[in-house]
Amino acid sequence: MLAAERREHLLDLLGRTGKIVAKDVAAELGISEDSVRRDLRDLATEGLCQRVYGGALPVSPAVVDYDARQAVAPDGKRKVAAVAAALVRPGGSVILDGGTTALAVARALPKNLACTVITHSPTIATALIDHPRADLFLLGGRVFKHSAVTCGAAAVEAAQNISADLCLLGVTGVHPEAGLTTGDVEEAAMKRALSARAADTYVLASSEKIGTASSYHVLPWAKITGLISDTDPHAPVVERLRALGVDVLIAA
Amino acid sequence: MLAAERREHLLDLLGRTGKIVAKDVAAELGISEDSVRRDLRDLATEGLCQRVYGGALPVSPAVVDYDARQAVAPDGKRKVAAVAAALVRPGGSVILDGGTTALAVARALPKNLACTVITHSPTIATALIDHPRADLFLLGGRVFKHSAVTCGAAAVEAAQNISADLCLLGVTGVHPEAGLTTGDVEEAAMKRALSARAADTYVLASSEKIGTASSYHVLPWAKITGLISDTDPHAPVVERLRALGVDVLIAA
DNA sequence: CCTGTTCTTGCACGATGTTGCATGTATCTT
DNA sequence: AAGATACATGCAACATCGTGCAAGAACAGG
Repeated sequence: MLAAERREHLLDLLGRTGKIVAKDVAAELGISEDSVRRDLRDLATEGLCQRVYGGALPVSPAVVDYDARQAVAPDGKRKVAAVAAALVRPGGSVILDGGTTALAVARALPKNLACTVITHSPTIATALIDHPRADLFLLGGRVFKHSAVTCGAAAVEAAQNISADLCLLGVTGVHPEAGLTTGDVEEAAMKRALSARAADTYVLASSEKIGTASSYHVLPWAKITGLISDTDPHAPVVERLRALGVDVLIAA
Repeated sequence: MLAAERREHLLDLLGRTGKIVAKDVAAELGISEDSVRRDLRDLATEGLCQRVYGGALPVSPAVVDYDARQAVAPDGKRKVAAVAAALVRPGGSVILDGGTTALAVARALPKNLACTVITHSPTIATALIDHPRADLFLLGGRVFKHSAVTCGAAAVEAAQNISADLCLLGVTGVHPEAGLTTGDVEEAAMKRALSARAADTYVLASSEKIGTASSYHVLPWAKITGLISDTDPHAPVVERLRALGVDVLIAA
């Protein structure tokens, strides 16, 4: 049995049964426990499993939970969020994407602002419950766990029935050639659907997103009204976007 | 069973049932009470539980900064929720209403249960994000602030496209003559729409709801499969409901 | 084809972690 | 106050871990 094959098997087993007992796997595959232990150690180093006495467990969901609940947004995100929140006019309507930056925007909205917020993120909806004058509309659909938003056919369909002045979109990558990108194909489609329902679309991109690209393309620059970021106002990427006619707002 | 796995189990149990009895867990898992005690001592040292004579309790809500766990449900609601959660079969589908009791049900669902949960409550959706095997479907619509659920025409329409084995409905009043009642007319309509999409409908009613009535009628007894409550099993109201053919489950 | 190098694997062994039991003590119940 | 229950501690038996080491496989270069 190939070493890579063995690791594959371990990850598969971990995914299916939720745990690995070194002794059992060694017996099952007819190899020494030492090899299994070595594999598990490597896997753990790569963050693919959590090593425990006697075997291994899946990466602790608590780690995932942690960033989702990270109460305080990093400084960059907060600055970006403040600028974005200021774009929401009293009486206006805004489509809010999911993600931590968008959540920061929701938190940055003045508590007594009378506006309409449309979102596909239950997290953001929950965060806005205590904004008494905000009209909240939630787009339903299948909930995608890893980003905590609704996606898929039902959600896209629901989006067809609404429209708004402004759409605030989070992405994971902003790259002059690759454009706006995100890590999931369904999410990318959902973002397109949201953006299409708003008069203006602004992209939220804290500095660490600038110049990077993920797997799935979201929108061409032509469909974007502006970009909000806390990156250097004279960065080459920024100048490039300005040349393309994108309204770049720098959060200081 | 791995030691780390055991600790996971303890934390899960603590989250779902609100308490741990060392003796019971030891018997259940087939290990010595000493091991359970040692685990609890360690968890307590890490601030993950509060050690008490005979077992452990969740850390006081003030210490926990996770917003989701902030409100520990009162005992009655938790008992009702535990019985309700047990009605959800692996592989089955359930429509979960909004409200604090339904939220308690969501928390009482075993973390690794593979099932489909349909809800119109963003709060409940958020609470179930970290149940890796639960398929989550969120019904969209206008969000009603005071109960934090989606209601109205769009939500009712969305409900028409789904169906499930079971519907767990929260109400604010259970009265032998007035029937099931709630405090908002839109919510009442939404509850009817939800109930109509499930094969069986059970009503969640912790004891303080029994015998009371609110302004808006939800459903006649005939449409209800059963009632789950922690009230006295021989209370006149209960006997009356049984006579009407309602399956009354008493949570002890 | 041969040789030296590198990598992998299984084994040995001392170190460390875990478990259940026994014992004496603390705490609860009646 | 007395009996019952739960607790912490020490201990012995056992399991698991990490490391060093040697044998063998894979491979590159001559």
